[in-house]
Amino acid sequence: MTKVNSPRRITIREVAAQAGVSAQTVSRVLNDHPDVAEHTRARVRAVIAQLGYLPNGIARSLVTQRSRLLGVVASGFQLFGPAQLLTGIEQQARELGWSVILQVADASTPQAYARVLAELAAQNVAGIIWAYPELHAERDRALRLRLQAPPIVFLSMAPQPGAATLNVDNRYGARLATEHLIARGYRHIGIITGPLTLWSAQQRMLGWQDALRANSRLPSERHVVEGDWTSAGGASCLRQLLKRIPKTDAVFVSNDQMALGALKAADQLGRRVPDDLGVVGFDDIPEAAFFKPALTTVRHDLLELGRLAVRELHRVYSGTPKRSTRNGHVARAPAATGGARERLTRHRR
Amino acid sequence: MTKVNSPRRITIREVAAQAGVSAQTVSRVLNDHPDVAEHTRARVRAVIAQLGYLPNGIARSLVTQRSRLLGVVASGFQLFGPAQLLTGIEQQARELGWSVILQVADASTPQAYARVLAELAAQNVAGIIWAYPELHAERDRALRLRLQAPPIVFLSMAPQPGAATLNVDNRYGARLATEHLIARGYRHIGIITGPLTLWSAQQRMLGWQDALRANSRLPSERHVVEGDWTSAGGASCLRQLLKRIPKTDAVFVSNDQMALGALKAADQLGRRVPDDLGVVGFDDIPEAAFFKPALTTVRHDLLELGRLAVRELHRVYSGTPKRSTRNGHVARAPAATGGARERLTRHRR
DNA sequence: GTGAAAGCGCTAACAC
DNA sequence: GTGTTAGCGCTTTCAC
Repeated sequence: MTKVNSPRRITIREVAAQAGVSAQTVSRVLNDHPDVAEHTRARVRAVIAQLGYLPNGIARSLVTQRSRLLGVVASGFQLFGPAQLLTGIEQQARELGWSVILQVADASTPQAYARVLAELAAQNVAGIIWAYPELHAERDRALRLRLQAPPIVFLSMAPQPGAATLNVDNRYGARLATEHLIARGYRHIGIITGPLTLWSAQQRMLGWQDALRANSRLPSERHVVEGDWTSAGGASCLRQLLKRIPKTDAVFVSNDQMALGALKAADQLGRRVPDDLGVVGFDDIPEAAFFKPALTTVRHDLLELGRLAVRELHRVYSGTPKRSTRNGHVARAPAATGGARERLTRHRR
Repeated sequence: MTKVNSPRRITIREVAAQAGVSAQTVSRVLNDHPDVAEHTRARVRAVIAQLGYLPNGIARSLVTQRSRLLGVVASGFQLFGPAQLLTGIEQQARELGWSVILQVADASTPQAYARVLAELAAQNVAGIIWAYPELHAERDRALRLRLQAPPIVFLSMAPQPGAATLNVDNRYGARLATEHLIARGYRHIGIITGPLTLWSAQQRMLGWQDALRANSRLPSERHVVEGDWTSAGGASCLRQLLKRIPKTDAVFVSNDQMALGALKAADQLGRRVPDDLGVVGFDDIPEAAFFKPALTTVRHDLLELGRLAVRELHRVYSGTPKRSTRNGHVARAPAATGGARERLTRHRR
C-alpha cells in the first residue's frame, strides 16, 4: 500500500496570484478572449503549465448553464448495432469537444425512464440521444418532461411529429435483401424477425413484405418467426420455420448473429446453403464474410447515424441562447433516414 | 418544426418558497437528514413532486467536492472484451448510484493521455477505470499526475507496485487451451496472438509456452504469428503459419473472432477441423457455439472484472474524506486476478 | 427543528 | 486591457 497525498486542486485564483493578475484575466486567457495583452497572455499560460492547472468544468458549467456532456440512453452495448451507434456517437462528440455520459435503462418501466432522465438532467447534459428503442408510449411523456429536460434525439424509433427521430432505412434494406433472394430464384421465402416490439424489427418485416408483394407473392404470417437477435434464437427460429413450412427454400434473417445460428441449424438439418436454402442477413458485421458459407447481408451505416445524431444535437444546442435568456429549443421535424443508403453485400465464397 | 418553451429549471429556492420553509430545510429533506419534523418533510416532498423539481447535481458536486461520476478510458467498444468490460462497469456503477462517462483515447500519444485525464478531472469524476491497454510507459506519468487526478484502476495491464491493477488470468486460460490440444494428441501446436504491444496478448502467449514446456515441448518463435483480434487477421495469420510450418496440426488462437477467421482459412486450404487441424479460441463469445465446426474456447469473466473495478474505486472513494480535509487516497497493491477462474468450454458439434 | 450567512470555482457584467 | 462585484444552485457552519 502506498499513501499518496493529493492536495486540493489548483484553482483559478492561485493561478491569478502566481501570475500577478486577477482571476478574471486568467479566465479570459482560458476562454481565448481577445482583450488580453499578448505578454499577459503568455505569462498566464506559463503559470498554468507550470502549476498543471486544470479548469474545473463543474464550476464552469454551473455558471454558464452550458455543458459539453452528452447523455446516451440505451439498453446495452453488447449487440453489434448499439455498439456501432455508440462508437459513432463517441467519435463525433469527441470531435466537437463533447463527452459522453452513459445511461443503461434496466427495464422498460416508466420509473426507469424517469430515473434515467433525472440522472442526465442532474448532470446538466447538453442533449440526450435516446437509443433505447422500446417504450413507444413513454416517449410522449418524455416530450412533456422536456420542459425540464435538454433536447432529445431518438434513434431507431418510429418518427413522430414534434420529436427529432433518426433512422436508417430498415425497410428498404430488408426489401433489398429479399429481392436478392427472389432474383436468385427462390420460391418460398420466410423471415426471421427481431423482437417485434422494436420498430426497426417491424420495419424490416415490412421490407420483406414489400419485396414479396412487388413480385406478386403473398406474404403470410405463417412465414414469419420472431427472433431475439441472438444466434441461439436464430437457430431455433429456423428449425421452427422449416418444421412449420418444410417447402421453405429461403429465409431473410433480420440480423447477422441470428443468421449465423440459422446457418448452423440448416447444416444440422442437412440443408445445404445456398443450394437447398437461401439465407440473407442484415448488418454486415465484420465476421459475416467468415461464416461458412460466407453470408450475403445488407450493410447500413450505423456509425454515421450516431454521428448524425450528435451533430443534430450540437446544432440545436448551439442555437440555444445561454444563461438568463434561454427559453427553448426547436424540435425538428423528423429526419427520415440518416447518412448513406443501405446496400447489399455479397461476401465471396 | 415545433417551438418548445423550456423555462428555467426549478431551483431549491422555489421549492422552499412554495413550501414555506428555507432552502436549507429542503436540502435536509433531499439528503435525508434526520433533523426535520415529519410534517415538514412531508410538505416539502409534496412540493418537490408537484413542481417536478430535480436537484442540480452540478451545483451539488461543486459544493461537496464529491461526484457520482465514473470515468472509463478505452480504445473503443466494438470488440467483445471491451464491450463486456463496459457492460460490467456500467451495471455495477448503476447499482451503486454512479454514472459512467466515456473517454475513448484516439491515439497512444502522451498528449492524448493528458487530454483524457484533463477531461475527466474537469468533470470531477470520483474515479477512473483505465481500460486502454497500451501506453505502458505513460502509466507512470499518470501516477504522478494523480496528484491532480482521482483514484485510477488499471485493467488488463501489467501489475505494478503502487498502481491498482485488475486482470483476469490470461496466462492460465491460454495454458488450459493449449493443454486441451496436447491432451487431444496434437503434436505441432502454433499460436496466433493478439497485438503483442498488449500485456494481455503477451500473457496468453506465455500460457501457451507454459503448456508446451510442461509437456516437454520446445516453444519456438517460428510457431508464433501476431494477429490483430479481427477475423480477417486470424485468417491471414493461419495461412502464414501453415505456409511457414506445414506440419502444424493445431493452433491456439488468442480470441474467438480470429479463430473464426482461422476456421475459414483452414476450410479454404482443405484442412478439416478438428481432424487435420485442432483449433482452440479464447473469450467464449456467444457466437462461438455456432461456428462450423463449433469452437472450443476459454471463457473468462470480463463482466465481473468490470464490476470488481467499480467496487474497488467505490471502496477507495468512500474512504476519502470529503471537502476541506481531503488529503489523499490509498493506492492498493495490485489485486492479481479478478473474479472467477477461466475455464475451457467445449461447444458440441 | 429551523434559518441566515458564507462559499465551492468559475464567468458575466460593468467599471475604470 | 484589466480589475471588481455579483451570483450560478447547492451544502456547510453556526446561530437560535
